[in-house]
Amino acid sequence: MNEHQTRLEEVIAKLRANGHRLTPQRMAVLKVLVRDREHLNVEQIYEHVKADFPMTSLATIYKTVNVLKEMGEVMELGFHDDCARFDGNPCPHPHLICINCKKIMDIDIDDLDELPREVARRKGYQIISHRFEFYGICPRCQETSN
Amino acid sequence: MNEHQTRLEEVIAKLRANGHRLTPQRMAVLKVLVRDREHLNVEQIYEHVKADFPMTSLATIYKTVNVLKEMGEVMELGFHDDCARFDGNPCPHPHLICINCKKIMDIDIDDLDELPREVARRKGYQIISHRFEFYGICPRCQETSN
DNA sequence: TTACTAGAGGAAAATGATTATCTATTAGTA
DNA sequence: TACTAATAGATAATCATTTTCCTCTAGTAA
Repeated sequence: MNEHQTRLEEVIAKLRANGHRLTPQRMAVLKVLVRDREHLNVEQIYEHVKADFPMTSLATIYKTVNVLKEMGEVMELGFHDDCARFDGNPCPHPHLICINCKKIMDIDIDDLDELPREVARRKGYQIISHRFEFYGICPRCQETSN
Repeated sequence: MNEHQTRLEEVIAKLRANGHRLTPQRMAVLKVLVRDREHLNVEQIYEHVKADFPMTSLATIYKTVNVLKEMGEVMELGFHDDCARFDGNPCPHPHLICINCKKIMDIDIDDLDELPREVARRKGYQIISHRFEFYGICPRCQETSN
């Protein structure tokens, strides 16, 4: 799971450059979000961090995640029926979400990149970001419900 | 602003068919959401309803909106940095959102309807719904910031 | 290595949106 | 016109998230 080791180091460097510190708790958050690229909520990140640092407070996770968000190194995905999930890849990209087990995965769809530009042109908006999500039932959950 | 008068009447009929009642407060909520198709949050709906019925409680708006949501006649759009907005058109459709003035408008994009089916085929998911949103700055807000 | 200091952590209180509760009221029906 | 279950209104409760306040420590410089 060392896929995004390089970006992990970049984020750490940027953290320091912005006058922030690299604490063990922060390192643990970065590992699970930026390096392992899991799409977790704060409670789930908290569980991961507590495995290594049992004294950790939930507030610390919230603070860390907000620092990363403000630096633009992490993206927040808010939902109506659930708490927010965080993505270590801050560039907008489509997601596929199982409404049963709540798993979130990235998907590649080629034609989509052109869309924001077209909307900007047609509507006169200055497009900053976008959000493409598909909600459904993943293969595993389809099986277990039968 | 009588664009969606027919659907307003359909929703009222369905409300009654489901054993619900049509109260003046509910009628006011339906008018602003289903007939006028504004994309409002609960507080904004509350203000509209209070104009006609000053005694209305915020809790009533929440309850009404939840009844409509459970009946599938209204769609909820949750955001990370703001409270939920409601859309009187429950069929998934793309939105264009100004991050400055928070205005939400519907947009037409032809090619998008095929996408959920393609994702379903490629990933083995049973796609139930989707969400396409573009975030940017509307022409009016671009002017005022200069 | 040590000392310094601003940033960070921990615990708990505060906040704010949303939901639940509990009567009094009323829409729809007989 | 009366009946009754659904609804309104007021308020308390809930839950995710933020803030506060004080102690601790990462990073730096002597």
